[in-house]
Amino acid sequence: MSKNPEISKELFDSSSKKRKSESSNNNNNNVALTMGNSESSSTDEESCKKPREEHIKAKISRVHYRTEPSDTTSLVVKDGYQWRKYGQKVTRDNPSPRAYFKCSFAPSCPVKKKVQRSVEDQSVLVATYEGEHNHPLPCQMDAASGSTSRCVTAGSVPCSTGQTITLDLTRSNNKSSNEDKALKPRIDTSPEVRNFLVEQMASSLTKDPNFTTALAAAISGKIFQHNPREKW
DNA sequence: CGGATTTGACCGGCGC
DNA sequence: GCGCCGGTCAAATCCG
Repeated sequence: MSKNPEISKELFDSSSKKRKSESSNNNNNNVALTMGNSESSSTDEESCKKPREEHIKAKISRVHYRTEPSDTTSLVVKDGYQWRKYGQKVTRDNPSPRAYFKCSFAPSCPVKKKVQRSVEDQSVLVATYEGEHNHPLPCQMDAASGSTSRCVTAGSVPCSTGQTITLDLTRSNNKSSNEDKALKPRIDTSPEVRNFLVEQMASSLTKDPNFTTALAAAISGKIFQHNPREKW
């Protein structure tokens, strides 16, 4: 722990770090870079393949998701994007396994996500996003293409650098005082996050329409008025 | 049957 | 130089 140099390594899934015998001859690095995102300004590592130093190249954001206490097995965080799990590992600093996800919606999307339960509170999932999505939210695209459904999971969590967002998925939110160490109770008020929160509520509402309807109304009202600024 | 998940092995950086 | 540890790969397995 405490070493975090890998972020800038290879944001373009696969093939950067081949296994053992896979070596063959395929174009080395830097060639593969071209296929990656052409935007995402900050994620160009072609010239900087340095071992470390530039820790923060890809945008990193941390999001705390509060989940059902009983739900202690799933490390899946529905944030609206399509993730594919590619690994799980138990680290020393936390007995809970850490799950590694890549964005599977767009092959060229460099975003990675790490999800691990909080040591303090097992009901809190800490998701660390590395990089930025270079594609729109699947839900939004879906809606744009004409079918306004299917977006049952959630909205989006913009990757803001070094920000920490706490989202309570069990009820609404605003229940703080439980995990107050580094979890800032701030809510991003950008449209995307608002959407996210609304979606989250909506999804939980499906289980308990009566209770949650009122709850959602109250919360959304709170969220929307909570917003002094729209971006950080 | 195809895609997603699981899981053990491997790789590479870092600290001692 | 060696060992530890986090991160990733890829074959096997599961599920829809």
